[in-house]
This record gives sequence, structure tokens and C-alpha cells, in this order.
Amino acid sequence: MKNLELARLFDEMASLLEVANESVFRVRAYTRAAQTLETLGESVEAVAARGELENLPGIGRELAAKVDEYLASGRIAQLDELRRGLPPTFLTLLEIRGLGPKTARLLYDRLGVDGVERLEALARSGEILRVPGIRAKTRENILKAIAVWKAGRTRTPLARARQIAAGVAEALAAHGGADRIEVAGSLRRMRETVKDIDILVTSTEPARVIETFVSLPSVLEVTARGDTKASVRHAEGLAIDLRVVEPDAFGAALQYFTGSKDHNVRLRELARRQGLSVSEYGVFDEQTGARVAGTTEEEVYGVLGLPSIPPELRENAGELEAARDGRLPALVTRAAIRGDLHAHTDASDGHHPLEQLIEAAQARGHEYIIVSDHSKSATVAHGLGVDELRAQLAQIRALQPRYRIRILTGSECDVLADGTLDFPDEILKALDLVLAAVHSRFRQPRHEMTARIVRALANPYVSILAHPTGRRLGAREPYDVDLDAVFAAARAHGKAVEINASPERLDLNDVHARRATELGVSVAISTDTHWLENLDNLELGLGIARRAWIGPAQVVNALPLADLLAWAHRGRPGARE
DNA sequence: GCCGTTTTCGGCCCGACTGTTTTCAGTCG
Repeated sequence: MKNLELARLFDEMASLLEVANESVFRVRAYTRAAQTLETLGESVEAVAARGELENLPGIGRELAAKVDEYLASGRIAQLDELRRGLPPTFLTLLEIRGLGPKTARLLYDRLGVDGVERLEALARSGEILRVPGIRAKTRENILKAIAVWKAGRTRTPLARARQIAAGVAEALAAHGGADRIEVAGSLRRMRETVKDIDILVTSTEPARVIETFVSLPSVLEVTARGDTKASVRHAEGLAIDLRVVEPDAFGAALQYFTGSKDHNVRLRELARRQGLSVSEYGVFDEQTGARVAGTTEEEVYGVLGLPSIPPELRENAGELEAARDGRLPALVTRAAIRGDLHAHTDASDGHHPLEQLIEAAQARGHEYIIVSDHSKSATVAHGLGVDELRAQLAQIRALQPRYRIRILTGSECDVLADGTLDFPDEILKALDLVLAAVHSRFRQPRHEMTARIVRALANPYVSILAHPTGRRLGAREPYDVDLDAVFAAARAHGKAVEINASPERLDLNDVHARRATELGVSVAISTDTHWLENLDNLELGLGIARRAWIGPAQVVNALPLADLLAWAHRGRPGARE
């Protein structure tokens, strides 16, 4: 799967072309192609083998030829050519905020600035002031931006960014002056990590709101401040942008500020072909200049002849075409979810006793909650042995009459290195639902890992493959596995794959979850709860699922209890078909 | 370099803010 590899090369080509002062439209074509490859579910090799590269959005004859060239030879001649003129570290300059291709090129031509290190030295010594257009203020900004760059370029995880945004929104509300406050940007689109937070406010007193915003105690530095817009850097390093608009432009502003950028570009192109112009202030008739929409997002999409597109889909990944053709999916919602199919108690590595887990799940309105503690091989997680699991089953039977919520018996059962399960079938068959999970031997070669998981999926007592890639955000890479083969096996055996909503996992991710359901595999959106409040992480899992174009019919924990159990048991020996 | 329910050629989104400029280019989203 060379999708990401090629996407990065196209991104690099876009940057190099930009530095070479090529047409912005040519640059954009490369960026667009990179994005297509990034969000492509199946392997680009497979598409190329079918000769269908040119069917991909943003990939035409020339870029398809470059993909083929790379797949055949491992090189792209034009990229080699572009790289030749510049030192290898040159492109790191573009990672410095505020420094674009024009300035970077100028610094290189005039002073031989070949990377961030030399830039910093020349900025400190003052030599960069010899470059036309660079004065004291620019020098200062460059030094600040280098400091931020050195501090690390990591993106903030969705869950943490949501907390920060909620805190800022609360503070703005408390200080008055703001009417409506909405979080927009990639946070509203539920991307798994975000680079910055975008907050939109309607107010008749923009100055007051901006003043409140830049004065918040968590603000480290104010990087921009105008009449209707301000940008700050938050104490945790990420940027927060605030935009204040008039109430009657709220819909247009929310649409604009939610993005994605590529979605907006396409939307505006679409509008232009209809003689309309879209901005954050509204939709305008190009002939008369009259405003024809802007109060609500529905209105903005509506005048362009489109249904309102859910924020999670706005990635220019086919949603505009789907909207135009009336093919937008009805996405899964919180209301559709009937229960949680992955949770731990203090019998293994959870932090609360069984009763508390059940009560917390019942308080959230769930119809069912599973108890899926680890199996014995997961020693670090205090996995249960057979006897302990039997004791837990007895405990659950005794407790059930006291609760309205159905307590499902289960296990997060380790998949051993050879693909067999950690528990014998005799005990698995006593459980309502079994999760299979890989917790060891992560470095197995791809073919072994794939065979291991495929074998586990063939076990008739397994219903769900938990956290299918094993990644932990920022901590552990996914193990090497052929997901298409895993999905094919899941499909063949009627098993589901998990969207694990734990903030440090989010596994499957959006692209893989979309691929799984496209191949006909159902998903479980589960929290992997260890602390009671983890039950609320369902929102994160829903975000991934919605980004993956998933509807309620593809989610097993949207099934009523009886249907869920029928599904879980149908492949078991002796089950009625 | 891509693309077409106005086009196979001539288009290609739109505006805010900054720093450096006497009117705007560069950058960002």
C-alpha cells in the first residue's frame, strides 16, 4: 500500500513547484491528488493494476503516469529534477509559520538559507535584514515561529482539543458580548487530531468579544488581532482562531469556518458555475450583487441545489457529488446507539467494580452493556483465568434482576500468536459475545499477523475484532497487517470490526472504517471503557463512524438486544439459522 | 495539471491580517 508514500511525494512536488513560482493552479493539482491518495481506501497499486487511476478525482493523464512511473521504478523523474536545484533541508523552511514559498526562495537566493538552522543563525545575527522586505518585525516573528517549530509540530488529539475548545467557549459566554458561540473547523468535522481550534461567535459588540478572547488566562501569545478576527497561541501550543460575525451571516460563516478548505474550494467552484459567489458573508448573485443566502448552513447549501452536508463529510472525498446526486448517506447518530460492546471492570484493568459500570451505563440510557474483561494471557491487564471468568458470569447472573439494562457477558479475549484464542471454546460458548484482540507479538511479519487475525475471525464464537490495527496515537504505530484481507475474512464469517472510541486509540480510523463498510463489513462503535466517564467517549467513535459515511444499518450496537444476540450467535455450532 | 448539465480551451474560491510598502504582496485558512 503506497498511498501515503505517493501522497507525500505529490505534496513535496507541490511545495517545490510553488517555490519554483509555478502556476498556483498547477500546484493545487498536486495537492489535490495527494489528498485523494491519502483518503483512498484501497491500495493505489490495485487501482493502477485495473488501469483506473484517471477515474480518481484530481488525477488526470499526467498524474496517473507519475503514479505508474513510481510504482514501476520507485522514482518520479520530475521530482528528482525539482529536488536537484535545492538543498534537501530547504523545504523545512515552509514549516515555519508565516514563512511561505516566496520568502523562503528569496532567503535562499540572497543569503543561501538552506534550512531552519541557518535561518535562525542569520535572524539572530541580524543578517536577514539585508533581504528586501524583511525588517525588524518580520525578523522577530521568524524567531518566534522557529521557537514554536522547535517545540514540536505535533497535532492535538481530538478529545483534548474538544476540552480546550469547550473551556474557551464557556469563558466567552461568561464574559458577555457573545450571542451564539460555535466550535467550527476540523474539530467540528471530528478529525482525529487537530492543528488549531476555530471558534465562531455572533455579536453586536465584536471589540468586546475579541478583547475577552485575547485576555483569557490560557492565552500564551496573541499572533493576530483585527476588528472581527483574532488568533492566539494556547498554553498547550495549539493555535486558536476566533471570528466574530453578524447574526444574519452566521450560516455562511459557520459553513466557511468549518471547512475543509478543499470542500470550500469545490463548493465555491460549484457556485461560480451557477452565477453565484460564496464567501463567509453569504451567497451572492454575481449579476445583481444581491445576497441570496447566509443565515443558516442549510440555506447556503440549499441555494446551490444541495442538501445540507454533515460536517464530518466535508473533506472533498466525494460528498459534493453525492449531495448533488441525492446519494448522501443517513449517518449514524447517538440516538441510534443502543449499547456499548467493550468495557472493563476492576476484575481486570478497569477501575470500577461491576455494579458501578452497570449503573453508569444504565444512567446513559443504554439498552445493554457488555462486561468484556481481558483474558488470562493479558497479564499486565490482570486478565481473568477460566475460573475467574466463570465466577464473574455467576456474579452477573445474580446481579441482572436488579437492573433494567441487560448485562451482556463477554470477554476481550487475546488472539495468541498462532491465531488461536486464549480461552477454550467450552467457556467462549457460555458468553453472550466475544471480542478478539491482539495484545502481544506486535512485530510479527505482515503475512503472519494477517493469518493470525484471519484465523481468529474464523472462530465461530468470536463476534467482533477489537481495535483492529493496535495503534496508540502518538505512542505506538499500527502493526503491519493486510486490512483488506482482514475485512474479507470478517465479511466471509459475518463478523464485525470495532471502531474503538478510546481517545488514544480511535481504531479503526475513518479511512479504514469506510473501507470496511464499503466491503460489506459491519462495525461496532465501542468505548473500551476503563473509567466510568469513558462511556462518554462514544461521541468520538460516532465521529469516526460518521466521517466514514457509516449509517445505523452498518452498526451492530444499533441493533435491538434480541437482534444483536441473534447476530452474535448465528455462526455458532448448533445455532438455528 | 485538472476539468466540463454553459466549455476539450479557458477557466480555476474568497477574504482577513500583517508588515512593508505609498497601494500591495505574502501568508493563512
